[in-house]
Amino acid sequence: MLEKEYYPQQIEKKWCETWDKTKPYKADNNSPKPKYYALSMLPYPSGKLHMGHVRNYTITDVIARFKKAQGYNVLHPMGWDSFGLPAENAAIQHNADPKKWTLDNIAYMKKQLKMLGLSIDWDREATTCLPDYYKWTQWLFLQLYKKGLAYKKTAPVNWCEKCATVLANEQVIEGKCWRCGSEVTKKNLSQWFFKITEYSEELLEDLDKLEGWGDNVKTMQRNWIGKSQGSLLKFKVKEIEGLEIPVYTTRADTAYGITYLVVAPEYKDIEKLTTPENKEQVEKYRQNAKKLSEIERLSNERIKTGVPLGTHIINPFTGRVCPVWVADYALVDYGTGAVMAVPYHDERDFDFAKKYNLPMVQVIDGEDFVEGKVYIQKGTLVNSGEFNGLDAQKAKEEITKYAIKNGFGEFQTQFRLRDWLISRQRYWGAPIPVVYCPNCGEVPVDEKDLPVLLPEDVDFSVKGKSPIETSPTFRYTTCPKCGGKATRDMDTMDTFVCSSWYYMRYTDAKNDKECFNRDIINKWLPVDQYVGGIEHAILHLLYSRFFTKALRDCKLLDFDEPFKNLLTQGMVLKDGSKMSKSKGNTVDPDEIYQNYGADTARLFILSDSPPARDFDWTDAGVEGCYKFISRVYRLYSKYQDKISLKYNFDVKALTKKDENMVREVHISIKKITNDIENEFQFNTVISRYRELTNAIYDYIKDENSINNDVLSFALLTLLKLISPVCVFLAEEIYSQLGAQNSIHEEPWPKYDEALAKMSQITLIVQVNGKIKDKIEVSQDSSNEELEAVAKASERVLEALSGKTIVKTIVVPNKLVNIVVK
RNA sequence: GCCCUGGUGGUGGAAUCGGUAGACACGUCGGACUUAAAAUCCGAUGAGGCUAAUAACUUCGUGCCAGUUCAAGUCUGGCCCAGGGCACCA
Repeated sequence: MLEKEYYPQQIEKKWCETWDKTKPYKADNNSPKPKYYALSMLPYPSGKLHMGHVRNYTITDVIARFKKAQGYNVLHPMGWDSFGLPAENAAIQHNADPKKWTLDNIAYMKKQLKMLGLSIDWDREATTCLPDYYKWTQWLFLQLYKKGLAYKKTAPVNWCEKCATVLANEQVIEGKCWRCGSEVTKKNLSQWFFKITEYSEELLEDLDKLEGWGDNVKTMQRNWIGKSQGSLLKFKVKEIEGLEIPVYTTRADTAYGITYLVVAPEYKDIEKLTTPENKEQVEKYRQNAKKLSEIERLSNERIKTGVPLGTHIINPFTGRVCPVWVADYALVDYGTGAVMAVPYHDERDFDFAKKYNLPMVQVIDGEDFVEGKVYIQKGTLVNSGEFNGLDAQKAKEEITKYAIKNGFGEFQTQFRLRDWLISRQRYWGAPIPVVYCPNCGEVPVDEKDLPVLLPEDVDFSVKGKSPIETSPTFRYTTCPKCGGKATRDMDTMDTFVCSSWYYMRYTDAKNDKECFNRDIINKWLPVDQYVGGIEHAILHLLYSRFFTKALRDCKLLDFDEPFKNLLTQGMVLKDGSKMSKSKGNTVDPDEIYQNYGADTARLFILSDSPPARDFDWTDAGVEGCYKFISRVYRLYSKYQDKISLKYNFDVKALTKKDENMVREVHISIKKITNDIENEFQFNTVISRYRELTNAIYDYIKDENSINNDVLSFALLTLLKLISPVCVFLAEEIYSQLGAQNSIHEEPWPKYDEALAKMSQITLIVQVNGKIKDKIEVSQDSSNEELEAVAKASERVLEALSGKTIVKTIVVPNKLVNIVVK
C-alpha cells in the first residue's frame, strides 16, 4: 500500500495520444439521444494560446463533459477565425506567406488545445481561411445579394490610415480603430454593405426572448440598435418655392418654440439653401468640417459652431420666420440630417443660441423652470396656442396629429443602427464574389465558379495599396453574363462575415455540396450554450444574430436566434490587471502544463471565481491546486487494493459512521449537480470536491473501521464528479483501478433525495432575534417539539427570566425565535 | 448625462425562500514527523471588550443613511464608490 507520487507529464501525454486515436468525442448527427450544442468562441490563430483561451475552453469543456455524462448527444467543436490583418502584417514585415504563417500557428495552437484535454470533435474543425470554408462564405454573400441584403453604395465611410482599410461602425471605438487604436477619418468610397437595418426591429424585439443572455449584453445591443420614437415635421423654405426641410424630433411638443433650423454640413440640399452672399463662408465651414476627424469632432463637444445659410423656413404652427444654419452638431446619417432648434428646451440648441444670439421662446412650464435657463424636465405647454395647458407627453401626440391632418408631419421611428460595411481593402480575407463589366455593370460571380480563390502571386512589399492589387492575374476575368472582358471586385470581406456563420458549418463541416444541410442544422441549432468574451457583445453577437435571421429568410434554416444561452466569461488578471505582453504579466500555458500539468491549470482557472467574474491568476493558487490533485491521487493509490468497481451495501445495515460517509457523498452529488446546472458555478463545485475529499480522509483515519464497499462507493463517486474538470487524473486513476472503459463514458451519478438529507439538524434558538443556543434535533420534528426543546434550553430560560413572551416563531428544520418584552 | 454590473475578513470568494454571516481555499501563526529541510499530517485565524492567559460571557461587523420585519448581506427608498457600455442620436 505504497502511496505513489503524481507525475502529470507522462500521464497526460499518454492519454492525449490514446484519445487522438480513439476519438471518443465524435458527435453523431443521427443519434436518437437529445442534442446539446456547447460552443466556444473560435480563436484567432495569433501564435500561442493565452490564459483567456484556457479559461474560455475549459468552461465549455466541463459543460460539454457534464452534459455528455447526463446522456446528451453533445456537439463540442472548434475552429479558427483565421483571416485578418495580423497575418498580413506579419507577411509585410517578414516577407512571409500569410497562409503559411496562419497554418503554422493553427498547428501549434491545436497541439496546445489537445494538451489541455478538451473533448472536442476535431473531425468538424472549420478553418475560415481555407477555400473549402470561404467558398461558402462567398456563396452566402451571393444569397444575401439575391435577397437584396447585400448592396453597394458610395457613402462617407470610416477609414483607418494605419490599417489602410475601411471599418464598420461597430469597429470604431471612441473615434479610434478597434484594432490599432489610430484615429479614424471619413472617406467617400463605393463599398459593399449588408442591410442589417432591415432587421433593426426584430433584432431589438427578439432580445426579450433571450432569457439565457445576461442583461449587460442585451442592454449593450439595445443601446447600439438605439430605437427612438418621434415625429417627422416638414418645414417650407420661404425663399424657394416647393422646397421643404423635413426634421426628425422626439419633442414635437416644443414645436411652438422653434426659432431656427440646423442642417448637417453634408446635408443634401445645402447648396440650394445657401444664398449667394453666404456662399463663401458656408463653403469654408463645410470644408473645415470635412477635415475634422471623428476624434476632433468629439473633442469639440459643447463648443458648437455654425454659420447661417441665408434662407429661412416658416414655422407652420406660429408663422414665425426662422433662419436655417449649418452646424456640425447635426449628423447627416441620423434622422433627416436636419434638426429643429428649440433653445429653451434642449441643451445643445441652448448653447448654440446663446453663442450666436438667436432668440428663445419658452413653451414648456414646470415647477423648476428658471427664466434664462435651459428647461428639459416635464411640464405643461405655454405660448403654444390651442395646445396651452396640455401635458408635454400628451402634446407630442396631439401636435403630431395636427401636423398629419395639415399635411406636414407624421409619426416616425428611428434607429441608431447603420448598415454593416463589409468591404475591406486588404489581402487576407475572402474575396467579394462580384465582377464589373463595361456592358452589364455589377454582376455576381456564378455559384458554380466559386470559390473565387485568393491570388498567391502578390507582392507584400508595395506600400500604399492592398497587396491584392499587385496580383497581375486576379483583376481580369470575364463577365458571367455576356462573356466579355470584366474586372473583379478587389476588396475582401470583413472577417466578421466569416465568423458570423462558423457555428453553422460545424454541424456539417465536411459537406462539399452545400454550406450546411438544412435538416442537420435544424437539428443542432440553436447553440445550447455559447461561451466567450464580453468584447464581442456588440460586434460578433449582433452580426451572428443578423446572419441567422437573414439566412432564415433565404430559406436555408428554420430558427430565429443562433445562441440560446450565452455565458460571457470574465478576464484573466495577474496582479490585479489584465494579462498583456506590454505589462509583462502574462503566464504561458505551456509552462504550466510542463510544471503542473493541464489538470492543475483546468482546476485552478475554474476554482476561485465564478465564470462571469474576472479571475486573478496567482502562483500560490496554482500551487494549491497542484497539491489538491496530488492529495487526491495519493488517496487512491493508498487504497487501491481496497477499492472494488463492483461495490455493494445495504444502507439500512450500515454503522453510523458508514451512514454519515454515504450521506456526505449524496449531499456532494446533489450540490455539485445543482451548482453546475445553476449558472455553472464551478468555484463552489470545486469547494465541494475539497469538502468531500476531506470527509473521506476523515473516514479513513481509523483504519480498523473502514467498510470497503462504502469506501469504494465514496471514492468512485468522487472520481466521477471530478472527472469533467481533472480529465487526465480521473482517467488515469480509473484505469489503474482496473476499469476497462473510460471514466468519461460513465453516466453522471444520481443522488438519493432522502439520503442527501441530514438525519439531525442544528436548531437555532433565538430570543429577540439574537442567537442564544444551538440544539441538535432530529430532522422533521414537529413545530411543537421544536418549541418545547427551545424553551427547555438553559440559556434560553436565563434570557427569558423576568420577561413576558410576546410570541414565538418556528421555522421548521431551522429555527425558533422567542420574542419577549 | 443615460444604461448595465458589482461593493462581504489580510486575499479570492461562500451563503435556494429574508432565518447560524464568513463555506472552501490562499496567506499567516502554532504543533507533529525529520539529524535537518522539503513534502505530508493536525490545530488556530473577522474586529473589539471582560477576566488571570483558559473556559464562559459579551459588543460591533456584509459601501453609507433611513425604512419594512420577530428576524435584513438578502426586501424598499435615498445616496457614495469602482468597473464596463453608449453618448452632439435631435
